[in-house]
Amino acid sequence: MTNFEQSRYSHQLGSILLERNESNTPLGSGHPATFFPAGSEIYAQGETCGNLYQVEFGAVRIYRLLSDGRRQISAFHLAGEMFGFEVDKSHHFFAEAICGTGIRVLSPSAAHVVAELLPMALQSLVRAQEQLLVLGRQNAVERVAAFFLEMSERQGGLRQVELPMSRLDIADYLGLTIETVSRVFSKLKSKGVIRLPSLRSVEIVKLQTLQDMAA
Amino acid sequence: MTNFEQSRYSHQLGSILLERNESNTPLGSGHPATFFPAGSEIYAQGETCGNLYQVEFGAVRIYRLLSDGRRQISAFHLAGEMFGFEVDKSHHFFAEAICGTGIRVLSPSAAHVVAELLPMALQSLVRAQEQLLVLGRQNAVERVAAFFLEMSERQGGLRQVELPMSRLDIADYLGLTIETVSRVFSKLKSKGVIRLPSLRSVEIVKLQTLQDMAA
DNA sequence: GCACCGCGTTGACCCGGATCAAAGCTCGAA
DNA sequence: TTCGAGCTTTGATCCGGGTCAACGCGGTGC
Repeated sequence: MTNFEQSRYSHQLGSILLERNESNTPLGSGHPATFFPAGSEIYAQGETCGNLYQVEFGAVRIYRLLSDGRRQISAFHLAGEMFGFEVDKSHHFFAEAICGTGIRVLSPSAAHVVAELLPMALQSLVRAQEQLLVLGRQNAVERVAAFFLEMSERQGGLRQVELPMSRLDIADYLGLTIETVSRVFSKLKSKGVIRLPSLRSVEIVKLQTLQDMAA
Repeated sequence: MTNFEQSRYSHQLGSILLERNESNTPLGSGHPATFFPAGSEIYAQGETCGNLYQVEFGAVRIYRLLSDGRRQISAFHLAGEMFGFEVDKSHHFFAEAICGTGIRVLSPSAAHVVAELLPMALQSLVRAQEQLLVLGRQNAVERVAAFFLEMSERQGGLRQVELPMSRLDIADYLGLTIETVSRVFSKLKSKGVIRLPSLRSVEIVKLQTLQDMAA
């Protein structure tokens, strides 16, 4: 790991020590759930895989790193969502808890899991391909607007949207810098399109305007 | 469709008239194959889906459009590769033949297809997620270098790489403009990293340098 | 052979977002 | 309650790649 990366993501490195903190709470489907503190690693790139994971509560980021520390978050996973599928025997990505997060580990051989696997994988594929359009062809305002709409939709379409992740996470998801993300937040706020009741929540005030901006 | 788009992709629009030109050549697995002329549409966004497609020969581009005509190609598919899986009943993307292309249409219910479906979908997912890193975090030179290496790998790892697609297709795949793609090609050529024996082929001369450039 | 036309290349200039720098918040710990 | 560290915001400047424009080249039809 480079110095750059260490300074940028130092809080995450520290928390690796806490990984796989088994609190062993039995939850739905009779599967054991595991608690991961904020910033802890769920799995690492290159690690042998084989399990699937379902978010019980909290949020997860999936990402890759370049050798110089540049990071791209390919997906966030919120409560109820599954992640961890891979083509071969090892993980191609890192997965970390964004905040205190409960994860249910599923055996991919269980019958009900196999049946769900293909639709889940296809859902992830479509979402990744749509994100390609955002990263390849949209400007900063369009990316942020699309992000708010995506998060709103995934939280039941409410106007009040919770953002479990930091500005740095959002920047690394949208292919921007924190400064640009922050500036766009301020701009949308000053235009009255959104309100920012707190650092980690957004209220969509002018939905139509936001949708027009995301185009 | 906007004026901008019409001028930019006019050759494709013209060829829509030729779509689904059934030449009905029976090929491997006993499935009928269909010939699609260069630029013709295989399916359109919003169309009802249900079939899967396998490239017999030629090449296919999968893409989305923004309302103002900006285009993002999410994938190229070469001979042997499958495409067309979707989550719901309609296509989220456009698929077009890049050059004269033979497509085998597969019924997704066939037993041997079902077995292959999940691995294929996962392969596409990983490729899309890796492309997110390219679009989100790499500069123009890194994108083009990564593209050459990807095409080389998918053509058996040879140093001589055929590019069935135009510079515009490459630009829309890499999230760049044709001018930038062209400039990077010229730069790599003048540095002796590649040779350009013809417009549509590249020879990788300094493989290690190219790999270093792709970061 | 020649003219045309679409694709590709090259040059000049511009601008959106990155980078660098400096405050301002916020929240937990003492 | 204060302090401090890390996150966030804001400002100033820079630069990579986009935009605009002109030219080159290669294939096609006459």
